[in-house]
Amino acid sequence: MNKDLHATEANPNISLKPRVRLQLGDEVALGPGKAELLMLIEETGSISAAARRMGMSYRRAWLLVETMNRCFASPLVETAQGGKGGGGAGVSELGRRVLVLYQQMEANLALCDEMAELSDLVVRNAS
Amino acid sequence: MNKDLHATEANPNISLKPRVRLQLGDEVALGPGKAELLMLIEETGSISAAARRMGMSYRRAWLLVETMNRCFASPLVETAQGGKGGGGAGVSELGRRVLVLYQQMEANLALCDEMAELSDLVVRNAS
DNA sequence: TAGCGTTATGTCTGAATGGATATAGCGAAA
DNA sequence: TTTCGCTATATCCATTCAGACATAACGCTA
Repeated sequence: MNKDLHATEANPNISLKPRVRLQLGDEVALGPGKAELLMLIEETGSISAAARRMGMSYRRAWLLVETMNRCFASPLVETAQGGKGGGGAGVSELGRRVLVLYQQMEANLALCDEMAELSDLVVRNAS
Repeated sequence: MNKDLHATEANPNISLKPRVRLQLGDEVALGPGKAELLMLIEETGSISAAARRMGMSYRRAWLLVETMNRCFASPLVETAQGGKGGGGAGVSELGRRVLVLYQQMEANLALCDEMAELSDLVVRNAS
């Protein structure tokens, strides 16, 4: 029924992946989902289009944006309502910088020595 | 009522902290909670004692252990039921190694250049 | 053999979460 | 001035998740 297999079935096609979340107090300032949303907002110029791409409700996307904006010194996403196309959204200078830093952290983590060793210690996989 | 303040209140005492989760397929093989539990199991020699220390139900702790064990090549936690003190649990050689690797990743991440810059970009804090 | 504390596991229920839906407000462009 | 699509936000509901509770099994010890 569900074609996504998981670790319990000893699927040889899955590998160990590190995920980073930036925690600020009791909320997540940035994580994998918010980062992807940020990328798609930059790409599409709209929160709702980005949400559609991710198969996510507009409400949820908007809440994620709201959290991100609240956590940083100034908004990562700038929005406009009304006007051409009904309005839209874009990623601020700060937003682009934050996204780059996050992606660098993710990339570095994925390539670090510890991950290499951990990948060998995990349930048998093909790699 | 709740003495834990959060980011929305611009509390100057909170700082940005990176959290790492190791994702294997659709489950989390290891994260901050499981790592702490692992430490406490090693320290106390029992799942239930570790759970009590973390203010967590035994059931939940046991489920976390079960997931960890299932994700790795061999169990990180070895258990015995019955016997002196009713039984107990300990961390395997593999478990100790995995824990060390995880803690190194966490430490490296917390000290990396990107985190330093991101901490400056976050909502105004005292540090 | 009875007792003890732990592991192991199922069931139930309240809370948190996310989705669906509805609606208001906005401002450029036609 | 009407239209359009998007932002902004509230309400309701289904699903998921975690905690509470219950209970069985186990094997050393007294």
